[in-house]
Amino acid sequence: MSLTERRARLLSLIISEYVDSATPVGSEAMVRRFELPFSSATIRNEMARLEEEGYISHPHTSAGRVPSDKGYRYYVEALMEERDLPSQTKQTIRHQFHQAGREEDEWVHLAAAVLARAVENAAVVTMPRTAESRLKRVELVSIQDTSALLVVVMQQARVKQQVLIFPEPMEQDLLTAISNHLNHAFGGLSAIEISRSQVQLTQLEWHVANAVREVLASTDQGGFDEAAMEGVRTVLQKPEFATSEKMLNLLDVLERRNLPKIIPLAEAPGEGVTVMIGAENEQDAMHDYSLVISRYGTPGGIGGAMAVVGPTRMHYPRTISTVRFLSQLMGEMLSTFYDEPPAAKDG
Amino acid sequence: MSLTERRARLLSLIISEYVDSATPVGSEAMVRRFELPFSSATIRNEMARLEEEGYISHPHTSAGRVPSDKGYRYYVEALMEERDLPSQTKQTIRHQFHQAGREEDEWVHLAAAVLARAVENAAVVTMPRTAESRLKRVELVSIQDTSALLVVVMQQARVKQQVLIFPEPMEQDLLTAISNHLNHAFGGLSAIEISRSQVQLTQLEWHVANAVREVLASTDQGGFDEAAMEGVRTVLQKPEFATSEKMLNLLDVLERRNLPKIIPLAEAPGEGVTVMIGAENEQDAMHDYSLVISRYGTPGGIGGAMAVVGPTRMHYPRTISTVRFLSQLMGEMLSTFYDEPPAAKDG
DNA sequence: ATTAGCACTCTCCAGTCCCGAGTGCTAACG
DNA sequence: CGTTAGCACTCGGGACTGGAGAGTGCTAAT
Repeated sequence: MSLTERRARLLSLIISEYVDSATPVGSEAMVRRFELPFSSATIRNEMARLEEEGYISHPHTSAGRVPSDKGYRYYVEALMEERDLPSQTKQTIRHQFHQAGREEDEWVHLAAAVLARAVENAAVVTMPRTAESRLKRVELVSIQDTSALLVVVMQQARVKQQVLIFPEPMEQDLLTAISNHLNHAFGGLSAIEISRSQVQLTQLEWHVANAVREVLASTDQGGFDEAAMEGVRTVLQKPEFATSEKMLNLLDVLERRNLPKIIPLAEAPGEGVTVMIGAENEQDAMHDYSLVISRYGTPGGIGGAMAVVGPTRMHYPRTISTVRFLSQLMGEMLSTFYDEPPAAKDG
Repeated sequence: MSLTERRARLLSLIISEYVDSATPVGSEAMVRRFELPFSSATIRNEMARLEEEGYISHPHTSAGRVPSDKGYRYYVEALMEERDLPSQTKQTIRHQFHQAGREEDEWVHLAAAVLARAVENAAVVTMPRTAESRLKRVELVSIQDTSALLVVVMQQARVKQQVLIFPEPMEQDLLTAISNHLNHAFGGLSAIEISRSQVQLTQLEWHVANAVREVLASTDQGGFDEAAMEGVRTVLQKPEFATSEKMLNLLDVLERRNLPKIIPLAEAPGEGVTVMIGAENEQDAMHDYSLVISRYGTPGGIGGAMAVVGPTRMHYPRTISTVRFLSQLMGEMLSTFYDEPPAAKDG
């Protein structure tokens, strides 16, 4: 299934040409553009072979060639050279990060924005978290008579809050007592462990504990609601979205509630960057798009996922390098805050 | 500047027709559709007058008439009858709200979704807040050696958190002591008041206090970052966005960072619903769109803004009623949690 | 194996034509 | 006088046409 040297080289050229022209590339244009030591006829023969084997295709007789999913795949596996980002670029990105505030969702937004900008496609970055949320601390703050604010702090520094209504008026002292008791009883436990716990609770305490448990559980299964997305407008300006129909299609795909479906191996433990090209993704809706995904975070610990979404006609080497670098960088930053000192992988 | 009875009636019909057909309406079609007791020629005469006075216009000779901004304005002021929402609809909406969770941003998202769905346009709802954020309570939770999570609870039950780095390792006990002191010193104060305070602080306490102050300040000036937006896809499917250029235009306008500009009287104290039609909005970008805005919340206290954004060709009575009802409902819900019992305005 | 040559195909664009919907005017009518 | 019928006129949009340009696939010669 491997290609001859020359055909491989040709495929590579076709792809680079197509990636930045966005129009089918023909044999004649090819030799002119790259000053190939062959005539257009030879190229045509080679192209015919490449097409037979499924690496490129014809939109219709007599238009140039367009890379197929299989063509891109071969290119990504075997042909392209993934060179490091220019250190200039890296510096710029690092700089932006260090200027950012320290709120978690601020990072995540920033990461998405930086990524989207760098690769000129849409980028999604999820909030970091561990596999299972554990309670670190719970606080109750009185609001008025029968209502109080419940603040749940989880282990990886996630915080959630909600208003809680009680059947009777509650003094702050009582609220504090309840939270103290719960902190003592449930500190460090997960949602499941709390529900299995045998601790004796008053009616009121049970009311609060239940809310806490729900918060933990919803954090575990939620996830993509809290992802940041950027660059949608950028990607919509690409020529593949010239018709409003195509635009709506992409917008559909990027709807928040669809993300978990299209980004399947989101937080899979695997290291490194995964690329899914067109129909390789099982979701029909994604057949015209490619995904470049990576987990980020500390090994086995806290982390999230980042992904680039764009048309299959995408600058893969650049995209992959950028995702790799950025996920590493995010990992380092998380380490700084939550874990052992950074592993100093990259200079 | 007032219209004759007949012309007013005619304008009203033109608008309803245009609002649901989206195509310029002609004299002949008019008499057929509404079985008017006049001939098309008479209608043409009347239309000519309406056009002279600026209420409708011609895309080009020999297409039907289209309402102008002025036409819509007159319609909204004088012609349309704003009837109450069917109680069926109200019930449905109430129901959805009571099923929703109790997290604040969940409400806001829900409100935006319900609104967008009901009016078939894009809807924006901001998070509720008071004019000036005041500190209710601050908590510090140790994460590791030199880092801790700072949780700031503000008066109107807003919560923000961020990771704080200390120059030296910090035990939880020390953190608790610091937060206790700060709670005592700054509870109930605003950002400005904290910065003016003369309380003696240790170096470490000052570090934390400063972060708290920044959180309060950024909450006060932020705002639209935390708005929920829904229905963008719905509105993009309308015929006015048939070309991708128009779509990009709207997406531009709805970019998060643009919202404060286009929704100018966001949290103005005025009661009731405000309508801005096309060029009435000073922002050039909004000249093709209309806005229906309302404040929601408790009188003078906590509250936010909600807005519907769509093409000027919009079903104004329905939109206005829905915004009015929903802002009332949100107000009631806020009251339930933060204030005196609900004012029971609406059955 | 490579290439020149050539007939063929298909898209894209510009031009043309015509139809339909709608207008504005004029003259007639009750 | 307000209303109406009649009619010439005007556009926009869809259908059709005819190159021009880019590209292909095949064949025969090198």
